[in-house]
Amino acid sequence: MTAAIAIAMRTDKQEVSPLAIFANGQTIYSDGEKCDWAYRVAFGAVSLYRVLACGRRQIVSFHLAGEWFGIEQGRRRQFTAEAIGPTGILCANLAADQCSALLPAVLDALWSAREHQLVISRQSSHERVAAFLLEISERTQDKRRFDLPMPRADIADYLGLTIESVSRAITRLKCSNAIRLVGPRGVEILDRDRLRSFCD
Amino acid sequence: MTAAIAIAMRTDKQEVSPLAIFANGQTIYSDGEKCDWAYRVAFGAVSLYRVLACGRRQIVSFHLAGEWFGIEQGRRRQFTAEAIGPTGILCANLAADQCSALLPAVLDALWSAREHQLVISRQSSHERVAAFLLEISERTQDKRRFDLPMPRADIADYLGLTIESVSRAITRLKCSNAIRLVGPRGVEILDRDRLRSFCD
DNA sequence: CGAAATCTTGAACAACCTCAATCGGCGTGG
DNA sequence: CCACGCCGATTGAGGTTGTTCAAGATTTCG
Repeated sequence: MTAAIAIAMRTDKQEVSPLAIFANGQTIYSDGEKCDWAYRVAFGAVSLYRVLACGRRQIVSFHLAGEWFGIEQGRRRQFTAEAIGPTGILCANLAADQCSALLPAVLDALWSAREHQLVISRQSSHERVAAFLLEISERTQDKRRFDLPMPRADIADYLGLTIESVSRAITRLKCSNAIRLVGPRGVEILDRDRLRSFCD
Repeated sequence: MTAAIAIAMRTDKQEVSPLAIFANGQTIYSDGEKCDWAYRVAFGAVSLYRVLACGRRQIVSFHLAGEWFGIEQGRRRQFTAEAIGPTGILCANLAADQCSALLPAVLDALWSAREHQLVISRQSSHERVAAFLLEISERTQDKRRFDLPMPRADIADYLGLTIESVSRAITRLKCSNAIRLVGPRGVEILDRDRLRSFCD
């Protein structure tokens, strides 16, 4: 957490502090820090990741507008949280008595984590990318036409692939007319069923 | 859930019912069922899995003695839970007011799920198997010498590998003198540091 | 407009999977 | 008691998929 933001948050003792704004690539919290706060994305996106001993980075989850992250009561941070593009974050104090509000968010996170396990352990590169596009689609406003908040490198580190494999898979989905690209970030789903059929 | 067990559980309206015993391979609950209960392993082991459209089975977690599973309040079961070997299960009613007790268990599950994500997305077969042995070791009584409750097929479906790859990795760990096998199920960790060094 | 970053594409290689045979323990029955 | 069959685990050979390394294309931004 950068100093400026930490001060901004500490000035507000309410349950939910005002918006804290992070620039692209800025760290919200780091692996190993104490867990004092839970967070919610107001706008933009956040990635949770760890850099492994071998130097590779694994992103375990993305969090889009409206979604909670960083609920890890009574522990040290398991991962680093980083803003993807300009991102607004709402902060909530991690008091024990709020568990009734936090439990659903944690159950959601567990649900997502396990669905993601299915994707990254057994699926081919095309299946992973197709599943990823559908996943993002379901979590954004316009489910047909949306912009990926993150670069290919982040998608690759999330899906356990290389940038090249992600690119090739996207190209193939494009050539099959399941999707259309609007620049590198814009995605339009032309045939959701066909896209789904790529998910095995 | 088999009829016999369901009756045994329904007769007890307490928070924790007496032990229900399951045979090897018996289903505790199935994908899609209502979530009325949370469970705790008394003895034996449990796997949570789903069979994908392509016919492959993915195990998302193992649960050993003392561990909670099946906390999925207000949803349908995301996975099927199955006993590995003779297994005793304690059942708890999933009342909303117990969230203070359940939250830590869910946070644990989320923690484990994400650590597992790191293993299955980026690691080689040897790294996965080494990490798996260390993980099981940390969760059993005798951390140096223990028996794997599950067959190779389950390990493979958990690590996103084939039986053959698991077998080859184990053979390699054995030949490097990091571990010793006592029959196919028994494992003795001879050199924990070396085993850890395989985890990259 | 130009430079840097991001994305795409290509070719050779390595890792894992598939298919297949073999080994080993264990229970049954001759 | 031993032979047989079964099931799980191991080992081997060849094919597929994704990675690596490298070059080129596109986008972004000062």
